[in-house]
Amino acid sequence: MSAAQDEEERARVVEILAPVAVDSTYSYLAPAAMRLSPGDSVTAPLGRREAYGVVWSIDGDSGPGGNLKTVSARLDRPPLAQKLRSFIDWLARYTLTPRGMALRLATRAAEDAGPETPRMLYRATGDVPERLTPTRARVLKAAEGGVAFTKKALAEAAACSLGVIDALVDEGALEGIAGPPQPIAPPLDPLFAAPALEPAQQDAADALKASLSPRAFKPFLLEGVTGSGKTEVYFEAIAQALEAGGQALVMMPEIALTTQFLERFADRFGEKPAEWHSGVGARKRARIWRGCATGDVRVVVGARSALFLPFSDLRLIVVDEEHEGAYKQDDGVSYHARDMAVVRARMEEATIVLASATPSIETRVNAMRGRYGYLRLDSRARARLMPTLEAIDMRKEGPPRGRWIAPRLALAVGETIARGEQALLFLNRRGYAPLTVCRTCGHRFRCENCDAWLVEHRFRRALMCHHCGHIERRPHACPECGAEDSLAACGPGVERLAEEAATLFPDARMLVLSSDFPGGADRLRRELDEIAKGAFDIVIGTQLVAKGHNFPFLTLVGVIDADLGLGSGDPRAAERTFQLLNQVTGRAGRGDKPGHALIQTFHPAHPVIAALLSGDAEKFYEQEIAIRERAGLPPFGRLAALIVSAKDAAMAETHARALARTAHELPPSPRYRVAAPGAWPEQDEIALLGPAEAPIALIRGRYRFRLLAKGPRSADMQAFLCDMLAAGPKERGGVRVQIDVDPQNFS
DNA sequence: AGCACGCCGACT
DNA sequence: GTCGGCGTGCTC
Repeated sequence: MSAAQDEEERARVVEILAPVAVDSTYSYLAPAAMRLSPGDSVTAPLGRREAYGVVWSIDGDSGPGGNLKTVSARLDRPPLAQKLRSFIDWLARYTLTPRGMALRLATRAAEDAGPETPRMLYRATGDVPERLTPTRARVLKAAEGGVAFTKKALAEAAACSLGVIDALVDEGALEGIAGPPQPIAPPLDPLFAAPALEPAQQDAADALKASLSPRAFKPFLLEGVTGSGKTEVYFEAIAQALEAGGQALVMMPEIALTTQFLERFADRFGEKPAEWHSGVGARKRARIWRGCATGDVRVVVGARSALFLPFSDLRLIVVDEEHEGAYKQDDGVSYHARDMAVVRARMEEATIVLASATPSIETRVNAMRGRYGYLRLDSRARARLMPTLEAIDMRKEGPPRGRWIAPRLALAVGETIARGEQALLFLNRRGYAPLTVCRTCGHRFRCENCDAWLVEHRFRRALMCHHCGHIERRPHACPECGAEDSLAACGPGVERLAEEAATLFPDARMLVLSSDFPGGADRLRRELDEIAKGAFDIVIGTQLVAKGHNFPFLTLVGVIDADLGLGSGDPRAAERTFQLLNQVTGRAGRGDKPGHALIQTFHPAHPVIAALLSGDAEKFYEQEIAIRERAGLPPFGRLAALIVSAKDAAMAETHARALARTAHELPPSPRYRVAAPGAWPEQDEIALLGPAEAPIALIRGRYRFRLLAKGPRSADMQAFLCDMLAAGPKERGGVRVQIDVDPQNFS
């Protein structure tokens, strides 16, 4: 046997990472002839099955030594680039996730992405089936002329189901032929319709374009009020990335909002970008995945998971609405997609743009401190006016008892609809009333699972828990004292508000929008279109109405309870309220019609409300940053978070309860105190937040750590916590701990 | 994540 | 007597 043959036949040891919940790679033998390189996809025996895996390195030295299994096959997939593999390793370390699970985020679409199967086209053979029904005749008529159609096109042309086509194929009247490969993504033209920008937009666009030419990691905050034209600005950056031959990724917090965006994109670049979210089918995802790796797909618009696509030359990432909480993933691998996008941009040496009208505090601090480039669009584009904001002091001019719309707001609504314009009444509370009490004995209806108040939904005649989804029937008599007709609804929800508005404006066309809107997403979309056409005079809604949609007839926004949410004990309460109210009031006024917002509040002097009213975001951020600085909250101090991962809500609840016991059973120590349940902790206190933050309990102190436990092992956890608080972070069987790592500090 | 093993409750 | 629930543990 020659040396060359020997070399060919010798097996090499390769380290393979499988997309399963394992942190380490496994060693396998691979024939040298297989010529595996890092990044290649393979199948290999794992346990009792054949598993997908990715070659992580060659000639590794870990593993049990000897007795290695052999790689079964090398798969026809573009290799995972080193940059993506490093990102996966980094993310796994940062999120304390097994690397296999992090890999899975990137390869789920690829696992079932076999070689491209050509799209089948069908044409008539000339044979006539034995039973020629009218439907069949229509199909054959549509298919005549020898041209081949897709199954779907034929079915549409003949107005029949796909089954009819199948039957005709079976009987030989139609034949299937392999069609030409479909282009994965139509080419985009960076010069298709370059718009004329306002000077401020042009400056921002120029800054982004300049950052894209020498390839380097550059983060930006693009801050601009609603309507200031942020999208047009980053479109120019995308155009630049395209011209440079690279790729761009645009991340969106919610897929529901992308329809309008895709159209705007097509208006600018001639074609739509590739779309990536859970609603896209497996086949299409597989093609986009491959297209990203080959470079055929140039721009992807997607949800969180798009961050893990195997781009071959990623030059630009845009995170739109960067402050949105939807970027946080809490089940499975938990990560903040905005932060991870910054890390990926760093690894890809790409430009990243975080865009928002109301940036998160941490992003704004990063921009103010010069870590991020800071691009601001201070006014609305094309002379659209900012809405005027006014407070209605509910202590002085509130409505009578049992009513929620103040006289001045009612007057304004009346005038608005009389002019043929739209009014929006905003109340961030679903249902009819947030609390039901018995007037006889004072009994309050609480959820049996989570102790929260049950919200009355009069439309459904039910009491619902908004935390866990528990539903019960609304009884006639008090379950405590048995009194009949003694139950009273306390406080307003959107349903109750609608009832009041209907008595005030009996002739107005009215629509109530909340996330439990009956009829599903399709009906919701249709109703939103109707609103945009002016089919309603008054819209009553929860935060659903705050986002994304254009309401051209809307000129008045009434905020029913601006204080709602400010007293929740959530450390982000002020920030979230400011962002939400800013967005909602920003809906008012389109084109030449000025907008007005009336804000009902009991605390017009509250810093958040005052900053909102003055339109001075600067002031708000200064205040909030100062508060955080004093309290040592992020991004200045460190937040220690104890996070229990759980399969479902019930398990999370069990864990949270075990944690609550544990925290309250901790021995007294000068190092810490236990905070009141549900309250935000003082320095060195341990806190367990309520179900709103479940399954997360928070511990504040010197360390940020996450506890990943498999079951509610209270004793273990207690021992662990004691150790932790006494001695600092460490590893302990099944439970891993890590000192805080700031993703921006990554090195 | 899969997939098996293993130990307790209600059925053919 | 088995079927089957999901808790626990392992995968080169």
